[in-house]
Amino acid sequence: MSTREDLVEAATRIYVDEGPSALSMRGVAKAVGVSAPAIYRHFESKEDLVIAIGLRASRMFESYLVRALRARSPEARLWEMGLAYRDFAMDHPSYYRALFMFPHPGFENLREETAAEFGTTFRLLVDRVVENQGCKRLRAGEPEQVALTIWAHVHGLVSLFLDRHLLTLDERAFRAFYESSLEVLLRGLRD
Amino acid sequence: MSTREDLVEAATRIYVDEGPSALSMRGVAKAVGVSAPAIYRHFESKEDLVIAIGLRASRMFESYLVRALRARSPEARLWEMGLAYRDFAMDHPSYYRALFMFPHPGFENLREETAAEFGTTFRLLVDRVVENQGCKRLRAGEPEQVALTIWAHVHGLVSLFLDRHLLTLDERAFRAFYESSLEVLLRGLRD
DNA sequence: ACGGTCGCGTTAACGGTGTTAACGTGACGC
DNA sequence: GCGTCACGTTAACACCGTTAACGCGACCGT
Repeated sequence: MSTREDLVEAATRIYVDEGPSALSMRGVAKAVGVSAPAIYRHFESKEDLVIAIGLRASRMFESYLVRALRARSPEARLWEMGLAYRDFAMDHPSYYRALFMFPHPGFENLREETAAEFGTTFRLLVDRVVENQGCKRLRAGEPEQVALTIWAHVHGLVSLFLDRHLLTLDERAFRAFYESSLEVLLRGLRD
Repeated sequence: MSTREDLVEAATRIYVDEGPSALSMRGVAKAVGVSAPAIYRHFESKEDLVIAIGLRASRMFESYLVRALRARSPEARLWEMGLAYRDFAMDHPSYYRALFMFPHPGFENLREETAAEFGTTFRLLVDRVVENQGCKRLRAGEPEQVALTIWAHVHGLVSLFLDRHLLTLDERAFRAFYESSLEVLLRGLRD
């Protein structure tokens, strides 16, 4: 195992287990058994290290979404992808935050670095929109914009929940609410 | 002007103009012409100071939403409230972040402190849902859950835009997209 | 009028942060 | 054998939020 891999491993563990604010260069260094400045032989900055965590998160995210492709009908694949989005966010909230909720002020480049990775993953949703438009389960219209509407909706649901804005709903109730809310949106997109 | 007010004033200016990561106790103190520890005579902690900023944001937010009440029909009031939400977020992105996007790791109490303020504001939306259900412009169902669905949708749209996830849309295009996207959701909620 | 209290400010300091400079050291190629 | 270079080290810088200890001036009760 290279030191670089060890660093990403340790940083990811701290980030996920103890939260973004617990991630320090000295802490990561100590976990690997090395001095803090040694990290700068492998990463330009702390932001660069966090980007490496983001790439892990991005791969995990994609692995959730691709599972939805196993469903039989276009309609079922779109629906399952919606559920997979929710499940990723609830199974790996720290990863979800890293990807979509801008946890660190001063880390403005993080998103741009993972943008390429995310582009291919977003295509998964666009394709689902296209195939549902093809069989008339979804109204016609720019597929990218329809996909953005769906993304915004599920992101809104999930991020409000993760930020504890939906305190009236426990985890189980939120899962059900998410489904009914997504159903409402899809009804608006049909016809 | 009391020192306390000066501190909130200066802190707000820095927070809004230079971003959350530029907000430091020493910086605020210097802007007011006082030493950093003096702040602790007026605020328990930095988080406490940020809460004061959040309360300003909350009042500004409410002032946007109440404007929608001037519209004539229930349907128009709901629609205008949706637009007001967007306009607040785009006119005052730093305030929006402070209220709804959790900008600071380690500031978990911020939300709970502004929760009371927000409860009354959220009621504005719930009431719009109720009156639209009353005249059959919105399908029946738990008004709070319907309101949460709408909130999640507009929050998703706005937060993706503010986090630069919608780079294909400039400001003007986003405003239009927001409206068509909200229209889709409301269609799903009708009947 | 006077002593005590208390609000409000000061400076010095602690332990933490990301990061850089200067140095060392061991492996590897000419 | 010698230079180069990747990869570590320690010391240090400038910043951070926060606390301790102190000072001072206004107000209040006797």
